[in-house]
Amino acid sequence: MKQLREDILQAIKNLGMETEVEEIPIERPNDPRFGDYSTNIAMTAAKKTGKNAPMLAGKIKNELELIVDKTNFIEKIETAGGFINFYLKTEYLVKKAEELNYQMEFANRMGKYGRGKTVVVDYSAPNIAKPFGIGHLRSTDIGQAIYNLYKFLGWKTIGDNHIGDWGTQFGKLIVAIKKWGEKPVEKMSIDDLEKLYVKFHQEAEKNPKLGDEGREWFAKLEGKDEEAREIWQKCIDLSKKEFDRVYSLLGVKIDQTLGESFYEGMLEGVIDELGEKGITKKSQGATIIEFEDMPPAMVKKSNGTTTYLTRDLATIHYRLNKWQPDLIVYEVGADQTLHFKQLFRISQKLGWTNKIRLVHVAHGLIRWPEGKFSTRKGDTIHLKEVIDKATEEAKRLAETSSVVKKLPVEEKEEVIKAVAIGGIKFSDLLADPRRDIIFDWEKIMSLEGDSGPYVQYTFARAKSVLEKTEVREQKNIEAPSGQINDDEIKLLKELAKFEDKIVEAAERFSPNVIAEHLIRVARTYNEFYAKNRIIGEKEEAWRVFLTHSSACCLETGLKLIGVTPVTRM
RNA sequence: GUUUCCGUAGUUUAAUGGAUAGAACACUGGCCUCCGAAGCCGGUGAUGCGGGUUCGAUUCCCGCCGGGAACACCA
Repeated sequence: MKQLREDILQAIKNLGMETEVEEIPIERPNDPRFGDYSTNIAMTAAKKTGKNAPMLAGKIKNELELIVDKTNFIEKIETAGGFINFYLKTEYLVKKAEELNYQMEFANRMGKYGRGKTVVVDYSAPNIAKPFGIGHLRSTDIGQAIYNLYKFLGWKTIGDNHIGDWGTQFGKLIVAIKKWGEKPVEKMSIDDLEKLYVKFHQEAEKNPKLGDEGREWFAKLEGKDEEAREIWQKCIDLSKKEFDRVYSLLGVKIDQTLGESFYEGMLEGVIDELGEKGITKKSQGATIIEFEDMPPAMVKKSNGTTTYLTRDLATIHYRLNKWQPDLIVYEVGADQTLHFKQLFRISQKLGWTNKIRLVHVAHGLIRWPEGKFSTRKGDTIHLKEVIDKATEEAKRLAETSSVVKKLPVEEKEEVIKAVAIGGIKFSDLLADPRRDIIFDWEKIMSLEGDSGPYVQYTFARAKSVLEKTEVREQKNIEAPSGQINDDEIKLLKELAKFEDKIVEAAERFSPNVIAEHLIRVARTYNEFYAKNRIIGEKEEAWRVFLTHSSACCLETGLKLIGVTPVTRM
């Protein structure tokens, strides 16, 4: 795609038209009749100059005929109206498939895309003293996939788990523990803490004074009150243990866990700098920032305590000094869109981030048909329940598989776990992250159709073929001298798209691009498999090669989005 | 009230200005003496409404309708 773009640009230059075009749009037509690549450059240029589009397309095509590599790359170029369509040579497609067969080399080549650049990915960020809900699952698996994608493309990547371990909520929790706690904090479970938090909000509705008490206790916490610190620390220890358990279950590992409290000592500095630069003002005893086009934001409350905005500002400052990133990605729910708009704007005003990019990947909420989950009201769904139910479903399906039945117990368990967790993650990653997800037990447990298990199954199937063949050499493969059939061509073309898809997924912060593509590859392989015998045929070496490429593509793709490939299921 | 996101088959969704709107689930008809049927092949079925911009709109703009979310002392 990169090469083609350069060629087109060259052709445009040769025609002396470079002033008439800004960028070279290249797309992959859905209909194979329109080629493997297509550009509408002639139409956009024609529009600007008032020329005739089909004629212009013809001229550009003639220029391109002289430039493009017709021995290894392009089979033919055609024009259709104003479109210029490119058809790839089979040899080129075979070469692309062959690259996939050598995963290390493939990874090395892909690793050149982002060389020298650094990204911080802020994701997961569960709250202390609350169970890990499915809302955080979304941030965790999308964030992890974005992290993986950038790492794969050669960026220096820092994953930071910005856990919610500071703020007025702890003041409230401390009040609740002191008032209604029935045992010492260290003996409590996360569920006990959640119940207390819920009770606090129920009581606070009847008795508004409780809110003030909570805020006072947070002021004490920020003021290093010993009792407050002790209770707080115990809650943290308790929660971190729980998070470790969840992450290991999910197969997630986040580089850094610098919670909000980590920035405690840097908050005054931020507030001072804001004041010095004349960005803040006082209002009703609080320190706020006003905007022309947004509601005001608060960095210091009237009782002198800080807000999460203050801490997020300090976080940016810290990350800039520590890692000099080119990009900071926040994988956080869409309900915080305003907060991030304000945060990014303030950071600009401070002159911190004028040269780097800050992105809020705002995923839609997982919610009930009637509205969002609320921890305060206690109607969240815990990750544990979801995993347990999906595991039951995976177990049920495993019972129907003659392959899994024969496995030793331990491996069987592994497979069931991989399928259950893979199913949950995949269904989460398959849709555009922006969309809300209406929570539905049926759906989250569904392991059929466009799903992780479908891809896992196809991978296992391909692996099983590879185990049975004697063919080993996968290099310098040539397509059979006779005819390659349609199923094979279709599969080659899907495989050849993989590289572009990885780049696109990273650029758009949309792991669903990968998930989508894996479904297509799996489907195309299954179609090929159903109609073409592999082992024992005269095309065995060639078809084993295709099988091997497909398996490698699926394996790499699954790993990128954090789903475990299994060889038997 | 202000701001913002989202409306595509019965349901979950793809198409980031292109060519005949692509899948999956559900419903339905077929395919295992043959490399794994968690599979494959076929059928029914969709762009909320009204304007505009454009050679071309699911996509961009305006208005309406429907749903979600945010809007200073939670994060």
